[in-house]
Amino acid sequence: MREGPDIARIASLIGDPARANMLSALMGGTALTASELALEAGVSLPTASSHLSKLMEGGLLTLASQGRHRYYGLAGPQVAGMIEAITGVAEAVGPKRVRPGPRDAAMRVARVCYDHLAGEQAVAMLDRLVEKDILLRNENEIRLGPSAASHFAAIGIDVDAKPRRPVCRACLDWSVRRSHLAGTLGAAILDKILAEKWARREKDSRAVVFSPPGKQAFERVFLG
Amino acid sequence: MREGPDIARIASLIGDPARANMLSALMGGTALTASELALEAGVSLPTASSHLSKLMEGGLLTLASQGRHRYYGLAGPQVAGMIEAITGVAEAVGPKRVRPGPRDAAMRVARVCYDHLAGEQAVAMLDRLVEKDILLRNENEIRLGPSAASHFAAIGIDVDAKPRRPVCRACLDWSVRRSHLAGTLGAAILDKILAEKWARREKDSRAVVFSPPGKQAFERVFLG
DNA sequence: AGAATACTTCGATAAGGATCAAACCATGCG
DNA sequence: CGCATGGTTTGATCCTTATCGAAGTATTCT
Repeated sequence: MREGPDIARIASLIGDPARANMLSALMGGTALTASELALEAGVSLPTASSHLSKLMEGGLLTLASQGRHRYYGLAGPQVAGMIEAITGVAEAVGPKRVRPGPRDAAMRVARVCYDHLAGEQAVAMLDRLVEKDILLRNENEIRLGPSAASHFAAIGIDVDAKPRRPVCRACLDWSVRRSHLAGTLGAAILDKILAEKWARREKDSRAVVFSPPGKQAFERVFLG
Repeated sequence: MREGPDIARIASLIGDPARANMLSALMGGTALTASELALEAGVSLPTASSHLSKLMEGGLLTLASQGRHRYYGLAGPQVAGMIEAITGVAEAVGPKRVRPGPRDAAMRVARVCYDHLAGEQAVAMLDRLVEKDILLRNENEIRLGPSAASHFAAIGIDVDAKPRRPVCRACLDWSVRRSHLAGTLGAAILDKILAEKWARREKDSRAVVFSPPGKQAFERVFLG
């Protein structure tokens, strides 16, 4: 019997439907209040509060108190990655989904994954960046290529800015079965996309919808 | 309320300690039988069987029937990756160890890990065998050295006997953070220790307690 | 200050599920 | 065949935990 890290404790935290819904909601990357999460999970406020304190105690969430609001967020990229991994398995083994509706289709094309872009667009982008040697990839390790700094500087992204988190990281996509770009660079690119208004976030969803000219601009800059 | 893939269902499968232990055991990559997994998880055979059928239904395991043996294994790399991800988070957020009690102390020194010896004694033994080139180690792969056959024959262990399971396997020890010897050779050595009455198994525990002369004999043969 | 909002704690209830003993299938061996 | 071994099923018990109403705390608004 191997009694290493207590994975049952972590898994059982996610194993409750209400808590799983909360965590999924937080995968959008923005912190949410207890009431918002109660609504997401479909439970009463006291119940939600109880769940949230358990998730906090389990180290899966961070809390930022602002006045009478308490904003809960995922504890970090590692937690987000774990939830993505579970989502992938659930997707793979789960019963055939109800016919994927239009909302689902949009999610597959592009969505927010914690703080960066995921979906077919994001996978295509990483492929192209590697193809052009702007990024160098070896398995799940991604490094900046020699031309990376100048390339991203040209579009207003400074890749040397934040040393705290890894700049590049591969994140497994559950819709396509391949990786997309996470890390501070991935986050910066998502910021850029939203700041330039190439795309907007769908209300109450992780889906990201590109406008026609926005899509052209995105493809010119990142897929060209 | 979100309705994506049912991550709560998957997570709750892993959220039970018995099932989590089984899955961790299967992370070694080799398929195991129901009885072996019952031992790993520390539950009775009926309980284990019930858990296994749940894991099967959840799509996390594959089953290969060979005669009256039923070998359970992880369903695939995606499942393994998910468990790795959860393990990583558990490791990161829960470094707080339980205070080791007296029963725990005996467990740390020597205990049964399914069919072979684990604990500090076992780790020391593997170290010494590798140091003397009786076993050759490369990461987690362990092979017999040139002198292995004669060395073990001298103490009444035939290393060529059973081809079904690997002869040597590295098994990660949770008390020490290093590997000990599993596989048929590990099992044969444990048999030897118990047959020679160098040690006895503690009642209702996996702890193995050496008698003073037994410990001397063990050290002479395996650590000398 | 008083009222309203955001959230947590308490207490009681109810439901789910983990557990094992005993009985039940299935396969291999002599 | 008879017997041992490996696994599953059944049934009953017990413990955990999710849930919400009601009451309590904290912060902002007027």
